[in-house]
Amino acid sequence: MRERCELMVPARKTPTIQDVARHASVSAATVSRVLSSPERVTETTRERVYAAVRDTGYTINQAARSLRLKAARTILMAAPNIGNPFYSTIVDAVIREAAERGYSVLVASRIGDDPNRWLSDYMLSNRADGLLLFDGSLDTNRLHGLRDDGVALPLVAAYDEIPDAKIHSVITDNRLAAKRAIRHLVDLGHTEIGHIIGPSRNQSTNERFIGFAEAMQEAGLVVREEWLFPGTYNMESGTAAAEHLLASGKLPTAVFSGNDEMALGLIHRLRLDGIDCPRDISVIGFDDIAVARFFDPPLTTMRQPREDIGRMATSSLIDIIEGVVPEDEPIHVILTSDLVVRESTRAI
Amino acid sequence: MRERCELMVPARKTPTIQDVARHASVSAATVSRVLSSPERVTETTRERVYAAVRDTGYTINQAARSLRLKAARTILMAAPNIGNPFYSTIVDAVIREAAERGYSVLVASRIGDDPNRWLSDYMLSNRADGLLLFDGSLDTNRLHGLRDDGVALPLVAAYDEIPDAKIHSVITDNRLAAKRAIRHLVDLGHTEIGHIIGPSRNQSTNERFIGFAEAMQEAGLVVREEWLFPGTYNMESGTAAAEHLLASGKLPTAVFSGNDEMALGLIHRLRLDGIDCPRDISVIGFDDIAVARFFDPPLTTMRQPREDIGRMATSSLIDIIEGVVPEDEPIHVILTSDLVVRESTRAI
DNA sequence: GAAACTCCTGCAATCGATTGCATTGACCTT
DNA sequence: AAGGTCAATGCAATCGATTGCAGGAGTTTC
Repeated sequence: MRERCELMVPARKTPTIQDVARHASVSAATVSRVLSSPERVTETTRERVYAAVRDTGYTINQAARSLRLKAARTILMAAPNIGNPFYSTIVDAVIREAAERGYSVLVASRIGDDPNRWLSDYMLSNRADGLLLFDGSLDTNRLHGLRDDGVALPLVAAYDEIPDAKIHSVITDNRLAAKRAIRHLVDLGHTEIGHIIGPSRNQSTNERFIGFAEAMQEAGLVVREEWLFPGTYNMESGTAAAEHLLASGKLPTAVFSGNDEMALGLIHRLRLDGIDCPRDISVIGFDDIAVARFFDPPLTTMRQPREDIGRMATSSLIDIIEGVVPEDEPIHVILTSDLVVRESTRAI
Repeated sequence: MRERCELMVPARKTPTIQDVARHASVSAATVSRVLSSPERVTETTRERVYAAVRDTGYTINQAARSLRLKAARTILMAAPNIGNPFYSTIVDAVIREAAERGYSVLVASRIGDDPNRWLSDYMLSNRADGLLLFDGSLDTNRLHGLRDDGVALPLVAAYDEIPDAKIHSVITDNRLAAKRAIRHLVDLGHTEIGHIIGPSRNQSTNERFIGFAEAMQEAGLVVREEWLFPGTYNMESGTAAAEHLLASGKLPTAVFSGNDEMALGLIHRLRLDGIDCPRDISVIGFDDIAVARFFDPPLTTMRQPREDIGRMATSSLIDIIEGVVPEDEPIHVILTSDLVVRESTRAI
């Protein structure tokens, strides 16, 4: 069987639907029908075609299929920095959910670097049927540009909000979660609270900051300028904040960090100077990354349902692509974060 | 300008090369030439075409292009579990390198679950021009199947070796690195050394184990069965190993962990029972993940050049795809790991 | 026994970009 | 001025899969 096949196709090239048709002595149309709606074809023909597919080792040519159907069955996931481990779980969830619905996933990173060309020119050339955007820093105008120039490209903003009610979004309750975090500290008796702020172009960062400020006000506490530190969501930002704190002399009794990485960096650096968490200072993080519960001390944090974000954003996007959901009635999912109390926070 | 355009194309659909041609009063062939080799076209025509492209908002249809050129300018990155943060840096490097050379990146995960269909049927249907495989657990036969059935698909095995000299690979010196790690412990005076082993289907795991065993023998030390623990490269495996150790009563003075995550889990769990690292036990990891140097204690580990792996594997794959490198002369890159001494290991 | 019906299959057009070959016309040479 | 050269452009086929339409075989109905 194998040998015969090889003799008949001496010049090796990937077999096409025509080759299968010839093999099974039917037309290409019939092969196509067997593959997409088997019930429309007689059983005997069907079996013959299946056998021919096996013999030739046929696999469909997606380019041709996409061209004909005007659909690539592919989504594009775009994030500012895929290198951040925070996205690991999300990427995994997105891929799994997409695969379940028959979609492939293209991944793009660092949109920010060259914001002019990235998305519109290179990526959106019928390679992807929809866009999953984890970057709130893109301005609304550009996105509207995307939607107006050609056909509107299905778009879901995930994790990081885009301040435009017309864009579908799947996010978490950043502001509320931040308030919850501060209230936890206040409940423990803390009154002197600092905050490490994430990159300011992210909407989520700003929401967390607003939540922090609101909760402080509600508790009748003052936000002290010298206890606010800018960061970029990595551990080095945490150590930098620690060094500023140490240099300034006067320490707060608690710090709310915009994410877990910065919290870990902070705790680590302070300990080098003998400031122990939680003995001398309480620290609460945000996200609940995998290592948080294994750290010393195990980190108190606001858990983000990352897997749910990835899964829901993907399924929403595919719903929109497939027209299950009306494009003009924006989906707005807001997932809740949970307070996970561990040992990095303690009553004063 | 904009208005005229809208009036002329009332039924909004993505413009094709034909539309651009009509706009510029040239043929589609000329537009194509302007876009791919501008120097072959008169300046005046060229400008007219560029203007038409701008006016219509034309973007190339990649499906049509792929079909015609039999090249998707896309590579597929496949890993057993993209969810592992270990891949973050790698994914980032792969995407960046690919983008630099004009390629997009499709990402697939969990090949292991359904090893029969995943790769060959769904993915390799002319969607990707090459495969970047981070999974040594696939059996050689299947991969050869991929190469024999149709046209050989360019393939590079990365990080995790595939035991087949004919397959291109970009890996690290796992065995040597493991020996280096053990020698570090031996140099510190340790003689009672345990090992947490990664998932056994990974070739890298086995190499590390062999390195461990060889180094032990060379140092005249015995490998004790009860100090070998199976793991799956996550922190829970580390805590499980710790619990086994605690239950057994007799502790080794040092442990070599197959990766950093398991090392962190081990250290964390042992400390709960009052066994302190490095006071009571030394632990060395493998990889040097981002959190390693911020942990308490900062983790001694064998640093893997993850970014280099991603970058080199990608550039090699694209070289092969583009025929820069002969397919039949396998590339075998072996990158070296470095010992990073921190504080989790100490002289006995 | 013929009309009406169903079911299966093939024909051929179509999706949009690329490229070998043919054509045009400008310019140069003698 | 006629013939030759060469660069610029257009024509039309091509890549492979899908699908509306139509034809043909077989079945039902009156």
